[in-house]
Amino acid sequence: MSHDLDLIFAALSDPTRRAILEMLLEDDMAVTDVAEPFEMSLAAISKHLGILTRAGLIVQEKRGRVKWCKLDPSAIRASSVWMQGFGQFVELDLDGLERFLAQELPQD
Amino acid sequence: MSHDLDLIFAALSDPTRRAILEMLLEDDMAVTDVAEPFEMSLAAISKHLGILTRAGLIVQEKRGRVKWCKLDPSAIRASSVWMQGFGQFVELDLDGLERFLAQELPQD
DNA sequence: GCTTTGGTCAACCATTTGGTTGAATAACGA
DNA sequence: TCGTTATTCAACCAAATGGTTGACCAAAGC
Repeated sequence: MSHDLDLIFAALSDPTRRAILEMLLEDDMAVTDVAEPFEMSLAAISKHLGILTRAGLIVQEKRGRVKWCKLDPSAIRASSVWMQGFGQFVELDLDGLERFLAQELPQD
Repeated sequence: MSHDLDLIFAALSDPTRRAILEMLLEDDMAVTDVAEPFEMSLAAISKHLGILTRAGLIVQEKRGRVKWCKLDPSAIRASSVWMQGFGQFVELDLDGLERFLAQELPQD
């Protein structure tokens, strides 16, 4: 129970940070590359990444002078689990979830 | 796509508001009753309920002088759908979800 | 009618948030 | 070694957040 829902949901409440997470869904990225599409300073993006890291949504690993960012499943899962507490609501979307998975994930 | 993830996740990031949602999971409640377990003014709770309402997480309906609060599934579902975009992570919990549903929901 | 009950509104306050800039640090490439 | 690239740090700022109090309004109850 080490995941702090306060931090996780607060991190997810910012559109820039959600966009970053979606970018990282495609591939791990360096901080500079994460910042590129945004019209905002590198320092601001660095702060956002710090918030995502503290929330446990991503991990950052420094190799050389480049700091790589990648998604960390566990926090997303923690918040997902909390939402499942609202089973009577989430269950209604199980079919949609299955459809989504079947459609989006290559069946390798 | 009328649901604003900014508002939803910001609303969920506060522990008082999450606690309120969990209370409402059991039953619809009047504002005063929602406030009762918290050590905080009624006005503060009223604000929290306003935030939850604006986020679409609850609906409030006034009957007489009593304002009833109840969960609104749609916003929870909207955020849940966003999380499903992280399918490669959420899928890992499908088994857990099924277990949860099987265990928590009476099979009527 | 009054008084109580249920709830919001307005003004205020301290803290946090999301951004800026400029300087600092660290590692590469020539 | 020197300049460049990658990233953070520190100080600052405006705006938003989460709480308070006291006044206010509307619906019951006596």
